[in-house]
Amino acid sequence: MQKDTLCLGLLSLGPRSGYEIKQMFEGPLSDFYSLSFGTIYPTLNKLQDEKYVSCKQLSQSKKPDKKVYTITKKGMDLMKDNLLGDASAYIRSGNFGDQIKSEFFLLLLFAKYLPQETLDTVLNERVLFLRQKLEQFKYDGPVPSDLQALRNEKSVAFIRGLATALIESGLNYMEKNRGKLN
Amino acid sequence: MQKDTLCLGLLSLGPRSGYEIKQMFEGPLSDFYSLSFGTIYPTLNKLQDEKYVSCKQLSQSKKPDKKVYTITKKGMDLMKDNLLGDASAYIRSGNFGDQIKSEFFLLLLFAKYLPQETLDTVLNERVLFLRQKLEQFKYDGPVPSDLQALRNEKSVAFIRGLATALIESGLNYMEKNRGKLN
DNA sequence: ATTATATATATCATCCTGATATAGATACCT
DNA sequence: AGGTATCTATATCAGGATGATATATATAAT
Repeated sequence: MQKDTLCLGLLSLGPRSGYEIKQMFEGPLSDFYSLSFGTIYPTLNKLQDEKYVSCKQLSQSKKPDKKVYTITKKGMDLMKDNLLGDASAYIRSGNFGDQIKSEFFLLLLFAKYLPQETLDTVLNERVLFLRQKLEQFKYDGPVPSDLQALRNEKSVAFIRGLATALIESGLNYMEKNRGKLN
Repeated sequence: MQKDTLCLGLLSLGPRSGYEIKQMFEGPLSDFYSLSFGTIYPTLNKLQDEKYVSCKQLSQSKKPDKKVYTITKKGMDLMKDNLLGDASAYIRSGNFGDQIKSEFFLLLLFAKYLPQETLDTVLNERVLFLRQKLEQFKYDGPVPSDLQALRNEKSVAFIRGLATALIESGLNYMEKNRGKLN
């Protein structure tokens, strides 16, 4: 997905600074996508130049100033056009589409070159890690206000449910079949 | 995972040309990782310079010449060292680790901006696509000889089983819960 | 005869990431 | 009070990977 469309999409959920957009990528979006500061800030500047977003400088007590970007009508239109135009290209992407870089699976592929003891540790820690992820996806308590907007999206409920189902079946499989790696 | 380690790992399964390594990434590995020609060829040259692989020029009838690379003892040692040294770093990667770029999930996130009809089409095609993937992972018939080496790995059987389980639970979830996106 | 496709290697502009720089503000030690 | 660590916030840039393109041989199809 084009970085422009993505930033506009996140801004459609409410006005935000570049730093706050990054926080969304490091929080609930981290499992699906990420953009670096080196992409976010130049993108916001470009979007502002082309009037897809407007910008207000905001001075805060207790924190440095920030630039809060708000999506314009023109920006909403561009985002919707782009989503519609590229929708069919995204069907084959991600989770068993074409964009995964799973170093864990590569490690398993070469598992026979690891000492048995190391492999055991790796698999144990993977299980612990996935259990943590599962708790994160199931967590329903309070979140920082920046992230609440994401939480409120119907689509996010669907995605969290899907992620939960995937992790649970992955954990289940690993616990039952890890012996096959020896 | 370092491109060096990865290329050495694939060459540990048997001598191969750069083109054949790329074919592995476009075939059975495509769901977990990929490297481009622009990475593969320079990496092989560097590995050859440093004696981690040896190279034989092979002239073929019916096809252009190719350079077949064979991993050396020195190369096997480096690969094993790297795998062991970096193993713990790979635990948190991939499938709900930190390396997925799923444009499909982003599209779902912004589903409310799509016409209902487009969303329906997208979801239908996604289901078809995942069913195809499932058949690919389950397929047990003959494969090109290059790829047979991968097929024979115990770890690949484990990974294929895991992928199958994940896709099945994902399909199941999508078919039961797609109504939540409306 | 020409177009398309597969094999095979190589290079390069473009773009993104990860690191680093800068800076204001708070908090915690000693 | 001084030192250091951490968080917020923006910005830039070297380095590296991708995707495209170029080149070449051979087969198959039209």
